[in-house]
Amino acid sequence: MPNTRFYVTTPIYYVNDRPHTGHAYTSVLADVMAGYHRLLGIDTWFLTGTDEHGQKVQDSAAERDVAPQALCDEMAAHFGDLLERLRVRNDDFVRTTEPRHTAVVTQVLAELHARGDVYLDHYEGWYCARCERYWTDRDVEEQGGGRCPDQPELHGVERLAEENYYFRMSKYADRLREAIETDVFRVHPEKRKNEVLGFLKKGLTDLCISRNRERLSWGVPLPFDDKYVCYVWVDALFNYKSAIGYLAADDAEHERHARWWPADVHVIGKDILTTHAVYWPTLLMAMGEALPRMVLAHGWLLDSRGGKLSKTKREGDDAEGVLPVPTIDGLLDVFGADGTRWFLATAMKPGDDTAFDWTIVRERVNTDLANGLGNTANRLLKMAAGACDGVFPGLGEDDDVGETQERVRAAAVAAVDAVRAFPETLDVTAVVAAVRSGVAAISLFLQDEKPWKLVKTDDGLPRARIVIAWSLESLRLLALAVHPILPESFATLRTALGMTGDLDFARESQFGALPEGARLGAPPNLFPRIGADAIPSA
RNA sequence: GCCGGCGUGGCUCAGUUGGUUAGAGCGGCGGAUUCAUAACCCGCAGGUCGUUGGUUCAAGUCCAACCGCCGGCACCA
Repeated sequence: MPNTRFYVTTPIYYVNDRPHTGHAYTSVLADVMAGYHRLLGIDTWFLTGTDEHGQKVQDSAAERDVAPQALCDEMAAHFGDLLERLRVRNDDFVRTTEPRHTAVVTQVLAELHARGDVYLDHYEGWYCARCERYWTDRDVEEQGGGRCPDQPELHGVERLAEENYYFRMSKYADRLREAIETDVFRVHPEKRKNEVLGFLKKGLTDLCISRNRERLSWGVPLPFDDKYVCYVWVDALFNYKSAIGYLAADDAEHERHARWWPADVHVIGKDILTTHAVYWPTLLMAMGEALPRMVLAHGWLLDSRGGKLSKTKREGDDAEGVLPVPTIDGLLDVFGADGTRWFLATAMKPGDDTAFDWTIVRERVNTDLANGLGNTANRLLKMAAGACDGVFPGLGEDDDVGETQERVRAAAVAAVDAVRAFPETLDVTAVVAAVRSGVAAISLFLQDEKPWKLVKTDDGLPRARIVIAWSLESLRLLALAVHPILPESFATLRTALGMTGDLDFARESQFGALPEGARLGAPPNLFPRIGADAIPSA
């Protein structure tokens, strides 16, 4: 079934923390997915935003003696800035403190309550206010008592006995298991799917969805009991629907929701798998809503020693002999938006963790972009300027097509074919691999034909022009294939390669689409080589 | 403890349903070349494919056990 539209989301980022490379990774991954769909002419909606309620936000605001909303405004702006600097093209940016969102959460809660899927129950146990959750007696005892099992050094727990509202999540366990097993609701990669199924096999409990307002006021009040606010995750998850007009009274909004829901892909980090693969779908079932088609749980970027980039450790920390971890600001400063995006987009196959440091990023950017794409563009356009007066000479007669020449064409076609397959595969790696082979094919072709020598004789000149033309055409398709990853460089390169007017993939992806006589641009230096001295520290 | 995954040349990894001399990229070394961003091109790395046993005419490629690492879950303290 061909996709007629594509709705992709990132998690909404929690404003308690400043944006770091992990956020950038998720955002770029989703952006690249959105970009490939747009390139193919598929209507695309890409949503991201910020998660602004909850205990940590309330506490941080209190510590800094500012209003929670002020803190949210400040932090949301940081995330917005990051997206801009990364050239991420999200279609919307939702904030959970916006009325359009809180109104939806309120309605959802009322509806769940009215349907009998929310009930009041008594609970007594150890509560960690910072983590906003209860722990079992055993968990707490394991820590020696009194401390939070998750962050014993930082958080204390308190004994609480209170009434709370619960969502009848257990009721939907069987349906959820079936949806996952049959891939009606895909959990990707397979490893994560198995984890969720294993989790479900042990039986689901109900989910506590209320927090006592005396402790936590920064949240959406329960419409049926204002002594409580909504558990932050239940609040947060509904952003995926509130932002596209869910439950809106307005007709146009209503239609917008019908158009985009269900989401095609929720891109998430593996740390929030349970919320997205269990809480979210069961909540949707309770509301009688369709499930998203896929949750894609990616891995983490790790520091050079294999440690996780954590919020408490702060990236960039070079203590204890760990190589400095590049900060997102640092990456952008040194490699620019495109270089940073290239690294992030090719850093790992979604699913696995990947260690990285400055050297790894530098090598990848230099090899693929400076030595590869950039150098090829530069040398070809320089040749074209000399041998063809800066005008595309046309592909010439087809009767003299040698092996390397045909390979150049085939490699470029393979790259745009990988792009066409993207909606099915969602495989950025495959596109990148095809582009790398394409660049290599051009290099071999040039080496084989040596147009710089042919050009020196009148007899050789026509052949040189054909070699240059085929290479340029190939490069043009390769550029098209990486457009969603390298938006800035693509624009420059496309113009330099002679294409004008609005981008039209169907036309431009044809080998030979560039008309003879098209005006070529000056040789660009798209990706300057990054020297070792350009990276911070030693 | 249970479930799942992984362990291939310095690094990162490919290796179809088991079958000729186990591959690629990066780094390193040597060569060629100069159209290009010290780039590109060519050649080199002799790795017992974690260990030990099996199945088979034939096993990184299947089975078992073990070792190590990683996820998830559980339990004890």
